[in-house]
Amino acid sequence: MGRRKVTHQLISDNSTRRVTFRKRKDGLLKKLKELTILCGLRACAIIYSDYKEGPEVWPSRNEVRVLLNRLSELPVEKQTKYMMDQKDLMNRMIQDAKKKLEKEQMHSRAMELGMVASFDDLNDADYSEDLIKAADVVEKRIKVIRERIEALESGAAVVKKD
Amino acid sequence: MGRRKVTHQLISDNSTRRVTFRKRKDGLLKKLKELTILCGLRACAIIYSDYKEGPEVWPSRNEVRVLLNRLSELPVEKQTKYMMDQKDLMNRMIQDAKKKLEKEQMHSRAMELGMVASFDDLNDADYSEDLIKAADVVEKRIKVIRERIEALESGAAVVKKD
DNA sequence: GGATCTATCGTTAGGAT
DNA sequence: TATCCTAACGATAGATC
Repeated sequence: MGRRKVTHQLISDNSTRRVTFRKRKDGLLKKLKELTILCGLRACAIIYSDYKEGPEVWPSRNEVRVLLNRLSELPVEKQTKYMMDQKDLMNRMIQDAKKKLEKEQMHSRAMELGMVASFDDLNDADYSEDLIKAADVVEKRIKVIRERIEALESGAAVVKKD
Repeated sequence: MGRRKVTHQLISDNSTRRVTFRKRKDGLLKKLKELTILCGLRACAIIYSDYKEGPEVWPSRNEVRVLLNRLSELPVEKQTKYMMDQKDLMNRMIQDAKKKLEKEQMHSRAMELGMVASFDDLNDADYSEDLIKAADVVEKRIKVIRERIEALESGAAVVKKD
């Protein structure tokens, strides 16, 4: 590092920070690549900067996807457990949804939460904690679906009665 | 690095590889941390090794979650587009679900697909492609929910008729 | 297997262009 | 702003405990 001994705080100068970003990012990804080669393993990195619209993903978006899917290959025991929990939850959520059914402006809200849920689910080998949060989100999502089905059924019923 | 000039191929010796893994992994994560501090950005890494059951996540599982959620903060245009697409899809899916409703062994199957969907959704700024795949998965998921609601409603109807 | 210690090599800050 | 250069500085292979 040339002259100074930098580290441990944000680089204030904009252009310097930009240059350092590129240099270090490149060095970092190079090292990550070496790690995967030397040790025969898979890894990925996601870096958000203000210099690009989206995040920089290494080695590729697809590899990130594969690695995250790999979680489902891991502890078969936990996977099964998760499946069961999810099943049980679904039963409970549907019943709760029937009880608490509210017709509000839940559509867009729940839609938003639905997206969050999709992202939240991933990459969690420790399901117990997040399952609870996810349950809440999914529950809201179910409500929306429930409403729409009811609406459609009401319409269908009217037609049928005719 | 010490004596030799290593890199560019898998380390054959097991214990050496293990040691190198720890050393380099630590160095790598240290550098990633420095990058985030120096450049004031957020990043994460996921490393799969045979030395641990699950992947090693930096800086934390929660941060990974947050970073992935950040995708929804990115191009507002795309986000809106995505929301609309999702809304339209939901309408279409519900109607399709009503038409094609099949009472088979879809429960566990769709449950499984539901998980896959959660993992697939994430980290894709380019929604167009994955939205199609997601649509199919969600559609199947909806079917399951639809079935359960019907089942519950049938039960309720019987009680009511009584 | 993990922790320490160094000699060495790789990375990179700052400057020049 | 992108490259190239080069002097430090940091990371680390191998040895030792």
